[in-house]
Amino acid sequence: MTASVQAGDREASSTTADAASSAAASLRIAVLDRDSGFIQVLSKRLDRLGWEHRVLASPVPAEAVVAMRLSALVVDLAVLGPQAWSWLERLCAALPELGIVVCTGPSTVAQRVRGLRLGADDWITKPCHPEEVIARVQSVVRRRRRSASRAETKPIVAGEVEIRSDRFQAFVGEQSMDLTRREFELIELLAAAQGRVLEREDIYSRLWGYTMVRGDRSVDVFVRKLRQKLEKASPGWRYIHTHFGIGYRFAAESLEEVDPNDVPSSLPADWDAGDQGKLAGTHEDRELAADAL
Amino acid sequence: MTASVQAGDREASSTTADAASSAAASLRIAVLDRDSGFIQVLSKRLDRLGWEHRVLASPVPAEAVVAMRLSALVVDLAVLGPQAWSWLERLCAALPELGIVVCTGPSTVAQRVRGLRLGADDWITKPCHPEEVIARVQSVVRRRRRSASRAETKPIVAGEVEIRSDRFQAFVGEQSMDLTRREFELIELLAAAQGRVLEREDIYSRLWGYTMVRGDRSVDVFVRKLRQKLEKASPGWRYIHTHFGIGYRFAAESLEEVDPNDVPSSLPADWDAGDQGKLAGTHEDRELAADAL
DNA sequence: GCGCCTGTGAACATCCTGTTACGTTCGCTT
DNA sequence: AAGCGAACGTAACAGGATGTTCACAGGCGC
Repeated sequence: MTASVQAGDREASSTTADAASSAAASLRIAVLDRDSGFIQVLSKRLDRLGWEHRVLASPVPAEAVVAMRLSALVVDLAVLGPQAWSWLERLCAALPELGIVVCTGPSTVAQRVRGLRLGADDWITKPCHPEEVIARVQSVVRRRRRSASRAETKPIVAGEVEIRSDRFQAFVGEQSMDLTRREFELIELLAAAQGRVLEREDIYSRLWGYTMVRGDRSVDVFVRKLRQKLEKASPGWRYIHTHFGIGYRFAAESLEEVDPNDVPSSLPADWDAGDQGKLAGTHEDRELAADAL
Repeated sequence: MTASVQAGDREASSTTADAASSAAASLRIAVLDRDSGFIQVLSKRLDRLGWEHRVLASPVPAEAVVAMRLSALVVDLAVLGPQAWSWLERLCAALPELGIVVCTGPSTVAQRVRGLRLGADDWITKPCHPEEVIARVQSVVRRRRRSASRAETKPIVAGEVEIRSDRFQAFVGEQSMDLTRREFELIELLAAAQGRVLEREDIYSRLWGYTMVRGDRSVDVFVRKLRQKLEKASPGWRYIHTHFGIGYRFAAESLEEVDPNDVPSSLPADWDAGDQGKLAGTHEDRELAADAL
């Protein structure tokens, strides 16, 4: 029963990828190879999956591939001969969107590194099981889509801070705040809920996936780390507001106080303060893809 | 009763406040699972509770679920197969109101995080005790209702005060009143019951969750704190009215009628002179219960 | 005028959050 | 395989904020 879920876990593969199954039509892939047996088996499998696919038996100009509007390409570098590298390079440069899975014979580590550096997304060594190819392609496409959607997402801006989901980072100007993964997830979560107060338990379960046990201070600690970095990167602003007994609220608030002059001693000191906040306008965006390794 | 009601009933809608109390009664939930044993036990239990429920054994299009008007859904992701994530995502997007409890076999942290981030409200790992499922569902529904009414409910406005549930705060203009959690809960409760008198015991049991022991003054103390902050934030208005021997009533009431200058002639019709004298004459205005209940 | 009931202010006991320190895990380098 | 350093999570402590309880004073209804 858990099988399915399990599968999804490895690379979180199942996720959005399956959007493919529903939107199967939109998944187009090509196989550039000459190994007839391999091609045949693979084709059959692709058919069953309902993926549009096309087999190329000879080197095609990188430019020609562009026109195919593919989601992914499976390629045996051997087919390309000595020009393989430059071909690959041009292709990757021309189609940063394209998922490329190299599936070729024995290779050295150096070769694989080179291929992946040039922009290939995955490297499978023949002989291999077609099913694995399918899985890798699926995973690659999924990863592509996800990062694509991440890239599309507009950054959230509040005060001097800009949260860019595509970089997993927050910036003040062009200066990265050097947030760690968790820190980023936290600020992203808080900021996405702009203005609303998020309760501790909520935050915890969203970030950690467990229901928080009473007494756990993880959230607090990370809030502190965040505040620390925010303070360093953008002094003069306060972003994370504590709501005692409830949780936290994210809202950029400038500290340019009206009049920080003396307070008459006759007045109780505890009467000002307050956490009314002005928010820099943003639009909300639901975050997904939390999977990790 | 005099003038009191006026300012208040404009926003009279309130309603949602009692949601919590009456709640438990009629719940509609669905269980998407195949584990017959689990389903059977759970169903029986649900029956006993008098919850409307429905069992789904096979994946149902997210869209179909929408039509069921459920309060909550218990789902084993395994049933959904590889499309579990996209399914979940679509469902959550389509029904932000729906409480979703994932109850599935062993999972990794990454999976849980992912599910919760996509919008699931809770995640239970099988095997588990049906009773726990019930409890979680209940808690989820409760939380849902609360936060739902928070997010969407328009802030309650009375006099100069604006009560924003999504911030757990009351404001006068943009100035936060800095209410503590309890203070906020109290003002929210009172305001939501616009115009009606709430008995002490009632207030107490709603805020504290258990019945008040005779002699407990907690409510009084909080009323006082509230009044204090209200007075500070919005002098010239009175909001909380004491009903001797019964409880309190919330209604914005301006104290300005004495001063004919800056009072527009367009005063609410139900202002009568009778109240004036009284207000002007006494420091504290006592109102008679009369209606109560 | 006489018992209750409520308003007040303050003392007290708790709970909650901010901070710091430290042990562990994980990834990467040597 | 061992060493190292960043990132995380847990534990502990201190200072505040908040909730409760008391005692007393002033009204309210009878």
